[in-house]
Amino acid sequence: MITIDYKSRVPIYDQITAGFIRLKTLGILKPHDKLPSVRSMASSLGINPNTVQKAYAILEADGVIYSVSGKGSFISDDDSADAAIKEAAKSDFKMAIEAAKSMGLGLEELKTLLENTFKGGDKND
Amino acid sequence: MITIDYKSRVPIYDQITAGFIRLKTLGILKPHDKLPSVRSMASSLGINPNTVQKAYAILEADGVIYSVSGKGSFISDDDSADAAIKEAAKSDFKMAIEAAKSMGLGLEELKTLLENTFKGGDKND
Amino acid sequence: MITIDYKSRVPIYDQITAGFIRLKTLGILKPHDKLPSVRSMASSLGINPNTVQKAYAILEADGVIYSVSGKGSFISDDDSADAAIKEAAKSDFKMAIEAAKSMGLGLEELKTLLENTFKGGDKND
Amino acid sequence: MITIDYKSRVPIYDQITAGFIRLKTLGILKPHDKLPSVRSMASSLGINPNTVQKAYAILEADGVIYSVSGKGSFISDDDSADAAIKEAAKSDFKMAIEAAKSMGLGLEELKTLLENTFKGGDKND
DNA sequence: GTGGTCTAGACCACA
DNA sequence: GTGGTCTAGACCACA
Repeated sequence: MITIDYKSRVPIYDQITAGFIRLKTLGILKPHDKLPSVRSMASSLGINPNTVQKAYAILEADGVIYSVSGKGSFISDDDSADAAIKEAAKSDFKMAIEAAKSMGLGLEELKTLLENTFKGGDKND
Repeated sequence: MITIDYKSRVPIYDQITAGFIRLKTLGILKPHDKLPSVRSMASSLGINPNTVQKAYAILEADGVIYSVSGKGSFISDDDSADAAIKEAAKSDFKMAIEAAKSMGLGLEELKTLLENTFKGGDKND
Repeated sequence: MITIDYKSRVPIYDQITAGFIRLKTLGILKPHDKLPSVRSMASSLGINPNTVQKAYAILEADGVIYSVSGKGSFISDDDSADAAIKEAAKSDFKMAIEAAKSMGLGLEELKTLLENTFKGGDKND
Repeated sequence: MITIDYKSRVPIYDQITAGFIRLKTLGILKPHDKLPSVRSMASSLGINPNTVQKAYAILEADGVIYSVSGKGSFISDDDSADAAIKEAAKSDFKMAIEAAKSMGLGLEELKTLLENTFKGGDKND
């Protein structure tokens, strides 16, 4: 469901939050779907429960999930959270454009890159 | 010439290296132009000289500048460095596309964003 | 009669006790009225019977209800319990005032809020 | 500066965040004022640095402070964060009014309580 | 079993 | 020195 790159400089808890946000925005996880428990998630990923706990706490603070003590964590149906996330993604994309532009890349070049990358599944590490 | 966002999570030395790379790729700084000394750069930015030193060391390792003992640091005329930098910028842009896609943004939406952002806003946040 | 917010951080048994106390202080439930059985309450709310049991035990310890073995639970006519509950409500209200004050809200602003909220909205979030 | 009630059911990190928010909204701490370091705060309160770290992380996520790695944490000048906090305080106050009302307390009684509590410094534990 | 809080302590990047 | 991340593990309330 979610894969972690343990060598990455991106914190594990960020990779987890990004993973669930992605699964939710893509519609793979729907409102009120249950997430794995903190403990099972931790053991299946081979990491410390505290790290998963931190990721879940962030997701809850951001309104992406809600937690019911003693029951588990669930995908929230808060649309405003989704909207905020999409806005953040747009903002990141814009900053990437500005950065590329300031490095001397041209509009046509970026357009081609955009289409090829979006259609093909070029993976970057 | 180079502005630093002290509150940003991006390390200051990264902001400095990115700044010089940008000035070079845009042609504002040309080969053999002299960079400010470590000390003057540090005092004008109000930061630790060690931080500027680290940025210059990275730029030199990447072939963007070269140092002459007792004289200072200068913009290099190494084209391969420029090419490598553009490739890195492309790679960053691709990753931003993948991220935006996985957050549910569509190709047309991204195209519009690309054109508007490239033409319009010179604002950096 | 009593509604539960399953997403709330307030424990379910607290929501149940608060609900019955409210119904009693408002006079909707009168002394010697019968409460639903633990099992029917649990099944109609879709929660664990242990949770209802805990709520009833707290209400009984506080003198709000009394239990008759084999017969069920009933609203008590103990006035001292009511008085204690009102005192607790007052204390909570005072703490809310202190908190609001320490966050920089002024007396006039709070007065207006008090009047509007008391008269107007019956909405619970 | 900030006092902790170790016996309280309110998490220590919440007491810390509330303390700094209070000091900021009251104007005692001003934008760009430096907070104690995580370590010094922890040792002076006699608690684990992780707990302070958690409080600071929450304050930063809420825009109340900003952290500069290697330098320290500082009061933010983000007005929107302040506005959000005041709104939250208002919302809490409203809920307290609704609760008091549903427990049978009258408007005049609450008004008197409000004035007395606001003026006097009646402390409740 | 499930999430939430906290301690103890290690290691890292950054300034 | 300063904040940030992570592990290991304990204890608690709740269901």
